[in-house]
Amino acid sequence: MINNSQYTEKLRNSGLRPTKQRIKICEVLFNTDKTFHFTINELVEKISKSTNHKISLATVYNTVHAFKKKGYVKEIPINSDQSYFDTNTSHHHHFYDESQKDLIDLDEADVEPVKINTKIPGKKIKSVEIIVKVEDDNT
Amino acid sequence: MINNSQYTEKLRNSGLRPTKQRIKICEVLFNTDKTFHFTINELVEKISKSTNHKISLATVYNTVHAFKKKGYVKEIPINSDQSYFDTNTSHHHHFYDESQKDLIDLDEADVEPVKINTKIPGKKIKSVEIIVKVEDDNT
DNA sequence: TCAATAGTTTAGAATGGTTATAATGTAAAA
DNA sequence: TTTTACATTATAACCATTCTAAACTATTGA
Ligand SMILES: [Mn+2]
Ligand SMILES: [Mn+2]
Ligand SMILES: [Zn+2]
Ligand SMILES: [Zn+2]
Repeated sequence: MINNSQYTEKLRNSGLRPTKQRIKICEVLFNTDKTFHFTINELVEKISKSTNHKISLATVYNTVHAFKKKGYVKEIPINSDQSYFDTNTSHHHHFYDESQKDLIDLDEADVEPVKINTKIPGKKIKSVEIIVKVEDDNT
Repeated sequence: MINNSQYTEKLRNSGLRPTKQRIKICEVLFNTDKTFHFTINELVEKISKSTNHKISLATVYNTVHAFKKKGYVKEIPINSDQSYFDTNTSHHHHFYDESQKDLIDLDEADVEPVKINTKIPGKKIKSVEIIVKVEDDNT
């Protein structure tokens, strides 16, 4: 829970101009206690519910990608028909329920750390992501 | 290395009609010693190089998805602009080089087994996939 | 044999998630 | 101010993927 002037500051500090559109998107993404997962379409839906001033779809894409680059949101690597993002930027992994198309955080304590015992010459590791796909248990 | 009549049999045994298109796709995917990773577009490219009879893009999609369902290919969960598939269907994880857009198999021996110490009520685990993103090491 | 029928497969056309780019806005320089 | 360079927005286009109608194939039974 934060007020608009703090988003203005946050944006300016990251080298992003604090435009009306970006502040609104900040509000929808960050003005909440809980973090959450979202698709671009779900975000557009949330925005249009909370304001009358329309923000174009492309601007939402631009902004989310800018925020991703700054580390304010993360993209979750599942192959769905659309991309999933996460306002929880701490290091954590995910369950993905393909029938519900639902992402669920996996507590860091509930996954043993992954150990990679090899490397590729000239490359360094940027991230390690685990996706645990689940399905209905009909036993 | 296998001949066409064996693909015919393989297809029939899986309940898929051994059409011209599917046999050709089998040849391109499986008539090789090494397994490999591919996108649909790369597969279409390979097909058109090895035959004059054109197979429509939609048919390639249909066939790859049918083969995926039968377990003859796997889909790799990276978020790229297009889906990646793998003719190596054994359990293994991947490096992904985002700059080269290149997938590299991670030997099973080089990753400690992942242990998930929690579960979702009514759901069972279908798969566990690790993607290790790498970038150029400029040190 | 060979229609008639039902189910399967193909592929052209449409969809829709995403991005390229032209128009617009903003701020620093002159 | 005016000029200039750069940043941002949002329309229009792209293209990966899927829908669906047409073509094909196997089965049935006369
Ligand atoms: Mn898919
Ligand atoms: Mn993306
Ligand atoms: Zn999460
Ligand atoms: Zn592989």
